[in-house]
Amino acid sequence: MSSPSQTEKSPALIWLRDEPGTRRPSHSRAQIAAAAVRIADTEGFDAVSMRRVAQELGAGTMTLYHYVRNKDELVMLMNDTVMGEVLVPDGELPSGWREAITTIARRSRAAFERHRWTLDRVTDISIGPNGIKHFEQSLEAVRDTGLPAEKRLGLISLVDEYVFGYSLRETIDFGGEVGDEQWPPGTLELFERELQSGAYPCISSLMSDELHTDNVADGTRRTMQIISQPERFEEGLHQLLDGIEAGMGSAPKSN
Amino acid sequence: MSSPSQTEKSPALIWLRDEPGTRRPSHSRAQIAAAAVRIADTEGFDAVSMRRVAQELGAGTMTLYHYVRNKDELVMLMNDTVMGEVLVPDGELPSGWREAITTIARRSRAAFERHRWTLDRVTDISIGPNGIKHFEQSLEAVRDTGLPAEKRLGLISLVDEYVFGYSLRETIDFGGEVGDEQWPPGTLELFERELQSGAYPCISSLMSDELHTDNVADGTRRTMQIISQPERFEEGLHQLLDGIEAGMGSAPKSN
DNA sequence: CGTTAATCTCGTACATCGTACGCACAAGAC
DNA sequence: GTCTTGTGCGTACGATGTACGAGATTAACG
Repeated sequence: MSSPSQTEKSPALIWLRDEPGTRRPSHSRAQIAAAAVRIADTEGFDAVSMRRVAQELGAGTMTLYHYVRNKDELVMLMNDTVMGEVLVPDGELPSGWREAITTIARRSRAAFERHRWTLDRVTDISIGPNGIKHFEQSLEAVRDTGLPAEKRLGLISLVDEYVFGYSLRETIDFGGEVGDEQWPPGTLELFERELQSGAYPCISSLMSDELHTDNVADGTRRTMQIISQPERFEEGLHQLLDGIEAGMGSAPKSN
Repeated sequence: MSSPSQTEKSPALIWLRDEPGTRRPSHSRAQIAAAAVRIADTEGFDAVSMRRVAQELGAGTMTLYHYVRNKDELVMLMNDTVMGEVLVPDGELPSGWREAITTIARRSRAAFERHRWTLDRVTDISIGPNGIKHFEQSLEAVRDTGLPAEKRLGLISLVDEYVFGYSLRETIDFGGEVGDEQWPPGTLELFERELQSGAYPCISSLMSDELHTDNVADGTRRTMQIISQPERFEEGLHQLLDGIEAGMGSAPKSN
């Protein structure tokens, strides 16, 4: 009677199951997710263990498993919570497609910046309710482009990919006045040693001729600073959208 | 005499230390890295444990710690190995900057595709010898653009970010004929349920009006397929480079 | 050759993690 | 009251990263 993978009773995906509520549950999914997000924000993603989250909630460890099947589902809750912050509030989505897409891209980047841990476990991402709403908003943003469905989907995916990639690199940020704050200690020395071998003419010329420094460490730092300049996000997005727009005017290729 | 963080003896960064070799080491960093990469490729990144790698080498677990300080260093070796595959062989870098950058981008994407696990632990990325060579090649690619240093660095970073973002999304690929092979099981049902609420006019209209399907599952699958079309990589790269090129012709803004 | 000291190997042990199992309690239905 | 079952959680187990230190091997030197 009961198949090993029962498809009707108690679905595998958490969003398809009701959260506990018939009796009088002490916690809600939202509370649990919020607690986990709080820990990840302040102590890093690795600090998010079932024990730590339970402790944060003042509950026993195994209690969590009444709300969540396993840790992956907890992470799903966390990710969807962040996705909720990406959503543009009702009525605030600009009408022009460029402005609309830009607004969404900025919000995405801001959310990733607030919760850098999102990009830690990026491979096993799932789509939850807020993810679907995000998709809806993205489609809304490009509705009036006049492009066929495939082109519109390609457009929003392309921008998503850029924002993702940019945010990811930003996470590995060497920003500000750091030396090797984010990089593993010794990275500067590695550069120094390698460059002295003379095998890197372009890097060497960049540093000595253009950045005007004979100190490799300073040159490396300066290079990292340039790459990490936050205004590069807007510039890159602008260039990307320019390229997209240029391709829109031309007749759609017929194959 | 010995400061707690000794800077001269035994540097913290693995690339600054000689690998064992004075006596007669049974293994080399290259061998160890190759073994770990092999495991990650075939069994997934999570299967790469110190015990498993040691077993693959026919060595005791703790033997690895003679070649590597901790697992992070092992992962550094793995990542730099992949970076080695990204490097364009001598003399094969095209002369035009667009072609050169495109070549590098394609190789990067191909390497990420061969070793999807690279994107799993993307946050704690470090730069090794091959990473520096990659940087050199990127600079070489844009050498003759005539752009100032900052613009050139921005250019190669921008393309890197796109490739990274694209590859990342590709990892979460729903490609081919899958239903919910990559997505957590039940994702299709979630879409189905959510869309029936009528709260997603753009998604609904996309599926019924443009993809001509009243079956939500089919529409979702079709949408995923469109997004996952591999030729989107080249298209997106092309559009991005178009946007960059358009910005190059104009006089550099003076502020 | 034998002695020595550094290099290389690795077994044991421990803290920490995710979570299977199953009992205890208590809320609602009757 | 009694029964059912939703809810809470203690215990226990296997897996992981790695600290510690003891053994084995080799090169160098007398």
